[in-house]
Amino acid sequence: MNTKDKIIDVALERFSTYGYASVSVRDLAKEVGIKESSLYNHFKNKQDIFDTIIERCMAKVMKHYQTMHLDQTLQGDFTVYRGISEDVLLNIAYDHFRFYVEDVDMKRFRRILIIEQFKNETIQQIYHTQFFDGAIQFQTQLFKHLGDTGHLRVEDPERLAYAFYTPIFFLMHRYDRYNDEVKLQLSAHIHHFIEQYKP
Amino acid sequence: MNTKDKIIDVALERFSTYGYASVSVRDLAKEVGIKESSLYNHFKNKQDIFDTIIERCMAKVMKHYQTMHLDQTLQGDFTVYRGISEDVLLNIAYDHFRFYVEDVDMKRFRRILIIEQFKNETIQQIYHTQFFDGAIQFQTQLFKHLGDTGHLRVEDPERLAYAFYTPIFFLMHRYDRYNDEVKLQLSAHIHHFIEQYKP
DNA sequence: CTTGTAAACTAACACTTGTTAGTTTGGAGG
DNA sequence: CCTCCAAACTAACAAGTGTTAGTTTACAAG
Repeated sequence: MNTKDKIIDVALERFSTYGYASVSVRDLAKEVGIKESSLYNHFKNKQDIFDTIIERCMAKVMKHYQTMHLDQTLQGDFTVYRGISEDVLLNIAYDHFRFYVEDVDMKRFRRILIIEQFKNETIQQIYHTQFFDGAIQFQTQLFKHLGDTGHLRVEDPERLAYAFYTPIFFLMHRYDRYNDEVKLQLSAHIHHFIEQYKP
Repeated sequence: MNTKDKIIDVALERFSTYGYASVSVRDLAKEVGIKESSLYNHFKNKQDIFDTIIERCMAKVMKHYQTMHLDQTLQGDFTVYRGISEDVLLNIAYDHFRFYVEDVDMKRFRRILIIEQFKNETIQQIYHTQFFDGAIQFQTQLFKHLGDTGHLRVEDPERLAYAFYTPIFFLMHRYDRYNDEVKLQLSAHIHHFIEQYKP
């Protein structure tokens, strides 16, 4: 790992616990093992470090959605979910969880969004698009599709989006690590969900 | 409002946007209209201001729960909810919402918990007790009771707690203000919930 | 071997931070 | 009117902040 990447790594870790403003460039430099002035060979200023973190993390998020066969606008290609079953929904939830909770960079990125959302309008917008409006919009489309194809009993797709997604959102905030307790709760949630809404 | 209360008020507002560390005692003093050294006539140090905020807000929370006929340990006296109906559940949700989202102090208190949770173990515990473990525990008890009395079809009370509470939790984070959109979403959620679980 | 350059370094700057010591003020109670 | 005292003030401190200028180092390309 080169110095620039190391700086990003250390900054991501620090910012995600103490917040951008509370971490000094000297803290970062010390942790990396260089003098603070050397940081400025790699970044224009402190803000540039932060911006680069956000940029890289967003790129990682987009890549993840592509891997899950969803394009950036969260408009899904739902043919992937043909033959939906409890296992398939469970895997969707597991994937989401592992990515945002288990992956150490994404966990830290999420924390930064949470900490900085109130003082930084750009961050607030990213956070809301990722975990509120965008997520619900996507899930609504998904359940509309699953209703049309007869896989689930769907009267109001947005209500199903809430019923399916909000417990996952809750668990994501409740648990820091993807452990057995989470697995159990996720499984229980999805089993219950399927029981409620199967045709 | 005396000077001490004014300091608390200003600090609550600032801390809830920028975080404890990013707000200087000079900022606070300037906003109150005194010199920074005068703050130390009212508080031992900066940390003392923060601690007093937490203490007062927690007192307000406890008082609220008492008003809602729930004691501090979140063990409910559920006889209040005799004759449960959609309106009653809706009112529970409205009350919760109005208190934590509409009340300006509580909204700010919540934000402080969110911002400071990762660097402050005490805050983390308060946050989790208030909005995760404690809340689910309480709701589970509630639905167990509503199942026993035949008001709802309850197989697994904890699942109902999740189904009822997590959308409320989600909406609380999604919306800053208690507006018509929230009212609509809350009503829709609870109507759907009742339809799903009525006997 | 020489040269060029990226990336480390030292040193310093102007400014902000939390906090303390000592002083002045203004109003209440005797 | 005098005394007392809470609560304001001025002034200063030591430490920490982001950033810049100028210098040295190490190594690859010619």
